[in-house]
Amino acid sequence: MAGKASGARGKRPQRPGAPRLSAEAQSGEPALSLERIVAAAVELLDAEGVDGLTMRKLADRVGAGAMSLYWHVDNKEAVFDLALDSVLEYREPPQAGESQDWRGEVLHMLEDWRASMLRHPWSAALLPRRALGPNILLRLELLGRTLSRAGVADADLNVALWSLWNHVMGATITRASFERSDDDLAAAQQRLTGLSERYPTIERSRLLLDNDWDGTFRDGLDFLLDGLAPKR
Amino acid sequence: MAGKASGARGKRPQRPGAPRLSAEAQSGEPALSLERIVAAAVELLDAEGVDGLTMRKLADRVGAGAMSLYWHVDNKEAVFDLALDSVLEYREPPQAGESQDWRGEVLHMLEDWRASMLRHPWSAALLPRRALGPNILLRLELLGRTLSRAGVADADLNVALWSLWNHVMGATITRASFERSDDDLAAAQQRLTGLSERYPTIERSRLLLDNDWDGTFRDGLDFLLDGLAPKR
DNA sequence: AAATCGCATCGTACAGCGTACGAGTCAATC
DNA sequence: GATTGACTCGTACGCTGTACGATGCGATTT
Repeated sequence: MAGKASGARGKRPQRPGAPRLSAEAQSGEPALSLERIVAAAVELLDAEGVDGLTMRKLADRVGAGAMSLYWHVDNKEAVFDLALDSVLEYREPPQAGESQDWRGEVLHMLEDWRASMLRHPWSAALLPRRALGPNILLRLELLGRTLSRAGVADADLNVALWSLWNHVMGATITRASFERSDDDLAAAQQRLTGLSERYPTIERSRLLLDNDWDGTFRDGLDFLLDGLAPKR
Repeated sequence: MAGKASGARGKRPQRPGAPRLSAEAQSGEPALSLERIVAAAVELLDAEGVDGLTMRKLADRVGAGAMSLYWHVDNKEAVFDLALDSVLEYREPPQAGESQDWRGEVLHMLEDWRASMLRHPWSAALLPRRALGPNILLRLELLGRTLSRAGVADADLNVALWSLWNHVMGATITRASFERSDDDLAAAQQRLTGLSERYPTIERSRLLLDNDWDGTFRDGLDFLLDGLAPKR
């Protein structure tokens, strides 16, 4: 039990007074911190994907030794948790909670949610294996409040929340899995057209090829809200 | 270019005539084969999860050396692909395609889909990162045919297919992410109740605690189909 | 009978991984 | 001046995926 607590770590304390400049670059980098680690992790994930994130590369990116990360972070899993949640930060628009247009509000929230995840495609792949961080919970909370104001009641609220969440998750994952490299995409298309006689309906609908993902998402959301609306 | 093709591998040929018994256990194991490898991979994933699958452990389980697997399989990623698709095999019920009850058919298909994935929780975590295998495509195809017979037209068919798919994927992933070990679950609950004043709506709805997942899935599906029905 | 060939198996080796451990530096405190 | 606690990091260990080449074996050809 030398220098670390159980759940969180050393967690650099608020600066006692001096800005803490060590022997290293005293004008460049603002010293190692949890925030910088998480930001670098997001960059690295954006650049190289889930498998591209290693503790050594992450340390390089913040100009530190690999083991220095472990003062600020429990382990690699925690890095994933933090990066994922940081990408899902949500800024509630100022007029929220007053408008009568609950449907418009829900739409905006979910579009923003989806856009945030598509901006970082690895987030879709990561989410199924991670716990729900505070930013995800906040988004669910605000969505729940809006639906509640719209008159959706107890059991229906539960179903509505999960259904909308499912729509966003499913759509994001689907979309992200189609954003592979061009090589993979070309190979996949060739593989599909080869089997087109076995899957004629899929072929005819061009479901997998030149899909309008944004439109499909919005239209599906409309159907869902249409089904939800009578219940309120 | 010694002994392997590019896409698929050596792929043991159809037995020339003799049952191929080598020096090893001549009565026990039916010799190494792609089928046995995939079956063992599913077992291992069921038992130890995604991170628990290593090529050495997999080889142990089929009683072979680690490198022997690579004759039958390109690499570890291919093992994941094969295991995932094998778990999603679908047996079409015999009377399919004749009933008038398209809604019942859709419900049955999607319940089965979800059940198959929940039986192997790792499949939900794996799916976002893997390509769509033939069994997934078959399920989509059959779903598309049913909707088509129900009168869902071009653009609507596309939206309907993806929306239903999204519902299954989202619900499965959500559900699977709540099936952690009891330790994790207890910790999560404590963490949540601690923050309950920040997320009152979520708290009140008991969204995350004792949810009736099966019911929520079915009810959400009903809402979705309610929204879809007028369009046919 | 002998040589050849293709399929299939596996031992060894290597680079890279997450991270345990303990030594080191430096500012603040006593 | 001595001590403490926050923080950094070099080294090392066990484990990973898999490249490479050696080996064995049944069938085919000579």
